Formats: sequence, C-alpha cells, structure tokens
Amino acid sequence: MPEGPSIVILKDAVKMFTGQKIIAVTGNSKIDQQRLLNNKIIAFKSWGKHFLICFKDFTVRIHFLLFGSYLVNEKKDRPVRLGLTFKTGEINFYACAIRIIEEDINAVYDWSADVMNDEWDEKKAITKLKKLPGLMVCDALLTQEIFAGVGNIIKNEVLYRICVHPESKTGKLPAAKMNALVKQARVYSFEFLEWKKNYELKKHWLAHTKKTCHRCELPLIKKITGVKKRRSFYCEHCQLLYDK
DNA sequence: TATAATGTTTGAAC
DNA sequence: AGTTCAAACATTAT
Repeated sequence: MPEGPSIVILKDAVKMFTGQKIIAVTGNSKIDQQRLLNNKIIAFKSWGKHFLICFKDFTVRIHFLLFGSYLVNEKKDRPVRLGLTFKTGEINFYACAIRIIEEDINAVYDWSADVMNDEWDEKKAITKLKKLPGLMVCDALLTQEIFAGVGNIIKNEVLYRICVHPESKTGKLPAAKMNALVKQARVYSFEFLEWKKNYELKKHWLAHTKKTCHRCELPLIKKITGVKKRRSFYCEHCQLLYDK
C-alpha cells in the first residue's frame, strides 16, 4: 500500500467527503475517536507516506506501514482500525498506525521535502544530501526528511534508471548524478502514480524483483544494502559505484 | 504452507 | 547520552 503516489490516489478517492461531517466513528484505534464525531473535515492532505485528515483544531495522521489498507464504501473481513461514516458514504482503514497531531501541520511538515508536493524543492534536497556525504544513496532515498514518499520500489527503480549503484556515497556522486537522483525521485514517483492508477505498476518495473538487466542481459544482483537493510536490485555492470 | 515483503516506532543493549 | 539493533505490528501474494 505505501509509497507516496499511493497516498495521492487515496486523497483522490476520498475527496468527495471534504467538508462533510463525520456522523459515526468505529474501529480499534486507540486515538480519542469521540473527538472526530460530529466534526467536519476541512481537507485531506498528504506528506510523503502520511495521509492527513484535517479538522479545525487538529489533524489525524494515518500511516499504512507495510500492510495497511483502506476501502471506500466497502468493508473487508479484518478488524477495522478506524471507520468514518458520512451522510453519503464511509471510509474504512485497516492495519495502519494512527495518531492525532495537535500542532499546526504547517509547523510539523516540511512540504518541500515531499516528492509528490508542488512545493518539492530539488535544491533543498541537494543541500540536505551534501550535509550527509557518507550516506549511501540507497539509504538517502529512503530518508523521509529528504525524499518523503519514496519507498523501496521507487528507490530501486530510480537508481537503476540513473545507473548509480545503491552503495554509492552521496558525497562521491558526480554533480550530474546528484542532479539526476533528485530529479528522478520526483519524475519516477509521478510515473508510478499513473501506472498505479492504471493497475499496471509491476509491468513497468525494470529492476525491483527482476532477475536480468535489460540493458546488458547480465543477472541483476539482489542484496540487502545500507543501514536501513532493505533489499536492492541492481546491475553491477550498468550501475556505477561511486564511493571513492 | 511457509516465507517474504511497497515501513516505522519503540525500547533494550551497547 | 548518543547510537545501534532487534522486536513488534499486521496482511497477503507467491
């Protein structure tokens, strides 16, 4: 479920409830559910993988982690974590982490770090990366403070696309590769969004879970990389290692 | 059927 | 006190 583009799809799927009052709340979430009752939703927003339901005085933050899911006007045979009922329909959330944010979300979130946001700022991302020269690029792409919304699929596809080895150090990247990294983090995420909408995401994977490099026909390497210990799929021949 | 996987937080251990 | 690490959570396709 996760990765930023999927959250953008969710925002779109529930937009008809914007401005509506919640007339019933259900679920096993430990948040104070009563606070939502009879309260009007001001807006649905997102920051990276965070889905935000905004009310006048607080915000509900939903994170889907690895297995979270949601259904609009449907239920599934699983415990509902949070269910919101409106006059015209309902949203049900499953297996997700939910919190209430009391502070002004504009003070909490740096919108320019979200690759899906109009305020996404390449230059700021590069500045952040330059402060972490020893960080492997596989870890850098998964760092939400820099690339909010990027997950393991996008990581692998971006690095394959720009021909950079996942264990390269950000401080050793040539300027052109640094620029490509930051550029493609957003570009690929929007392609992901379109493919996902059309239920054809996997069809477009070139590296993630793949066995062979389509450029040189050599086998792709599958390896747990970086301090984040996530699996990387890469071509040792086509993706250059910049670490010295 | 067992396993692995689009992820993050927490608290113990160093 | 700061960093590292495993555990916990929860679902589903292969």
